[in-house]
Amino acid sequence: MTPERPGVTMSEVMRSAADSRSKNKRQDILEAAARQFSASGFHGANMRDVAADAGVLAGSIYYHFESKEALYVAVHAAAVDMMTEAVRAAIAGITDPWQRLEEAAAAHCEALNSESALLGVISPVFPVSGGDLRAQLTAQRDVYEQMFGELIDGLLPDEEIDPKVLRLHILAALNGTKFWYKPGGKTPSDIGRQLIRALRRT
Amino acid sequence: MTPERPGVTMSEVMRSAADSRSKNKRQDILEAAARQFSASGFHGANMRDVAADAGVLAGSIYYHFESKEALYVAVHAAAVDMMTEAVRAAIAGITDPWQRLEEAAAAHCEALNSESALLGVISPVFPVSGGDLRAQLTAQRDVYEQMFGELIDGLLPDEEIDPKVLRLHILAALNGTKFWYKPGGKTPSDIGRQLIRALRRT
Amino acid sequence: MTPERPGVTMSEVMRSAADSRSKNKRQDILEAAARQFSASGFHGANMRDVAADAGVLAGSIYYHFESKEALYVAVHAAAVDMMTEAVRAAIAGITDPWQRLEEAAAAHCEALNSESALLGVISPVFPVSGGDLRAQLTAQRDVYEQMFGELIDGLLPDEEIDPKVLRLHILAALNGTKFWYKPGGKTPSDIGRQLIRALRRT
Amino acid sequence: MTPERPGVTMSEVMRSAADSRSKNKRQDILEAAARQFSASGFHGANMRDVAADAGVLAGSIYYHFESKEALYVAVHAAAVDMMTEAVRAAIAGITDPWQRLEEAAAAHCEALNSESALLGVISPVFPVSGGDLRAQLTAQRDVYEQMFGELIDGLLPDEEIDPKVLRLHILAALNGTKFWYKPGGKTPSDIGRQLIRALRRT
DNA sequence: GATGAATGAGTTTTCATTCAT
DNA sequence: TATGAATGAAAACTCATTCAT
Repeated sequence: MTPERPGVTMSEVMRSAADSRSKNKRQDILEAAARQFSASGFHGANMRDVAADAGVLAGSIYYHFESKEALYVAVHAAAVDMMTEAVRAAIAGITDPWQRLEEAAAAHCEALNSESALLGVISPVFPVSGGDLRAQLTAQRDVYEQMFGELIDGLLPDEEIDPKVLRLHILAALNGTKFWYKPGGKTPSDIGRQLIRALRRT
Repeated sequence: MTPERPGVTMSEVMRSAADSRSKNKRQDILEAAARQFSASGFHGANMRDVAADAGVLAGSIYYHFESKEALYVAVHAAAVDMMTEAVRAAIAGITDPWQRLEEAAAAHCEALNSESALLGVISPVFPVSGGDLRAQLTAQRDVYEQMFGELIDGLLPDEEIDPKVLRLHILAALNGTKFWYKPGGKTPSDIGRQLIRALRRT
Repeated sequence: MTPERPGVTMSEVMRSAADSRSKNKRQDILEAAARQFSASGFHGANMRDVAADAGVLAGSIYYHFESKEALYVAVHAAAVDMMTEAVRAAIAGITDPWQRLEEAAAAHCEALNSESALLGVISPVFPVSGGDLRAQLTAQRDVYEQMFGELIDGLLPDEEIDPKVLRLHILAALNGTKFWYKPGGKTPSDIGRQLIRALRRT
Repeated sequence: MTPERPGVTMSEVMRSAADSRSKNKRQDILEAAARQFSASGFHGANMRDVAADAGVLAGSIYYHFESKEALYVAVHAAAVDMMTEAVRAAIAGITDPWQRLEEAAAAHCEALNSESALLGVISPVFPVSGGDLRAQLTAQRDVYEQMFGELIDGLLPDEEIDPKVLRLHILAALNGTKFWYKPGGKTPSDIGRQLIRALRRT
């Protein structure tokens, strides 16, 4: 898009970082962790597999991240940041409220099921029941969920439906796609849009 | 046995004992496992905690269940059975299609967030990424999800929305309540109903 | 001494527990740990060596003791108890204050350098600088050091010497034998007695 | 340079700078190592903490010292040298044998518990059970302990007490102060003197 | 001289599982 | 049926050390 770097899409930048043994091992570890956590959850993933996936030894991870929990938090933070950016970009310039929500849902689903494992980590709903970790993750998500809240709040003014409940339903539904979406049929975007269209009133 | 309370058998008395530690250890283990799996997921839960929760020693579980996976499958099966029964009962006698769906959603949410830990296990969508376990659980759920599918299929005949996608969205949203519902505000039933009402066309 | 168990000395009982693969693995672990901690200190010892020494696998230790620290505390507690008993027995029936102190010192040195590794653990002065562990060990020793204090308090009534300081000096000197005593020359008893005789006034 | 403080070189000014981070990194590392070893023992201390304490990175230590053991030996050697010098200075010019011993004990205690962490390392009697390290440390101490031996040898000519045993008792007692001395009460000097006065015959 | 990153062997600890009693 | 002890593989994490820059 920018004339300085013609022809280089976002996804290409990501892929080249994941595939090649990049110079930046921290990033490699972050992405490998995203893949593992996303596939197996916090408890199911293990540091050796993350290390192998990142092309380092298990011990090396601890130079960059204090602990498994800290690694998860870092991955999650990066994912939330990227998601926030993706949704923000998707709704920029659109004014119709329902259309904005639909674009946001499409972007969310697209990002969640994209090749970048980083983003997928948002979905496996929550790794632990109590404790520090959960609190940290919740805090990270708050900004993102807030943004979705604003998209929804004005949509159903005079109805009996609580916008907060609806927001949580929508996000849960969109996150659920991570567990059943398979490439080949509808695109993630379409799937996300369908939910909003099913809800759309006007 | 005692003439004072005819018709009450010894074992019934024992089962309802104050300490609630029933004679049926298998059931105790099943419920304890449901609590632990539901709270921490398959990998996060461990057999010692399940055992402690059930009031037995870890080794004793293996008399009743072959393995941790088998225990999970058993819990899951019991939960799906109870859910199926709950939903079936909730929609019995109701004819209006949207009303049937609303009652089903209410029943699902109610059961999912009820005190009976057994049911909560349905939600953490899938404990492991691949392997036998996943296949078994999927099979168990199929009947249940089929039932939901039938409730939805006829609702949106002439629209651009794929009923299968909608079904998955609805179930994901309802299951998501497990992660955010807190007693005190709206009831689980209400929360479930809100989703359907937001979707309702007629 | 007791007619019920003629000819069985304390040390024989101890040795037979250490040598043979006794039924009581907990005791085996305790004694193996004492040997390792006593030889290498808390940080220098490792659980695998303790396990090997005890004839179990490393993981098995954790059935009996919660952690390395807990194991150390247990060893230390047992050692303090035995020391207390040994000194108490040594001074029983003796009335001359200096003689009581001399017997106590002899018993302390003897126990410290005896074959029972359990006792030797008392000496390596303190394994960690701060934290819980140190506090627990200090508490365990207090009773024992109190007993020594009582033996010393009345000895130097009208002099410029602080009995508390003297007690700490004496215990440090006696504990120091663990680092230089070698079998073959003077007995541990003798070495302990020499310190008290050098101090003795009357 | 500045006319106000003639004779003060630039490097001296820098060494005494407020942040006390001297130009001489080797010395910084030595002192940091003394602090860590003294507080946690050889095994309990780790190179990263030493490095952090010295204001360098862990890898940098290895420019100055070959290994952790070499670092310990260097610290120990420096400490023994300073101790030897301190005691030698304390007894210079004094002729009464008991007084000489008392001054030596006072100097030893004072140095051991002084702010200069370097000296404290002498006390934790021996960091490892066997091996090269122990032999090197023993050799370093020999000179120092010899000096103490000479102070004691002539004191108790006609008694039943072995001067060598007494020397070891005295040194152990004095070293023990490292573990219980707390600023605020008696000075280290006083504490050291009390031991000798308790032993003094004439 | 010094550093930042990485290593790899080693540490403590966990945990599903087994099995004699 | 149930237990208590033990197992052994694997987990998370540590740490002295190396080395290109």
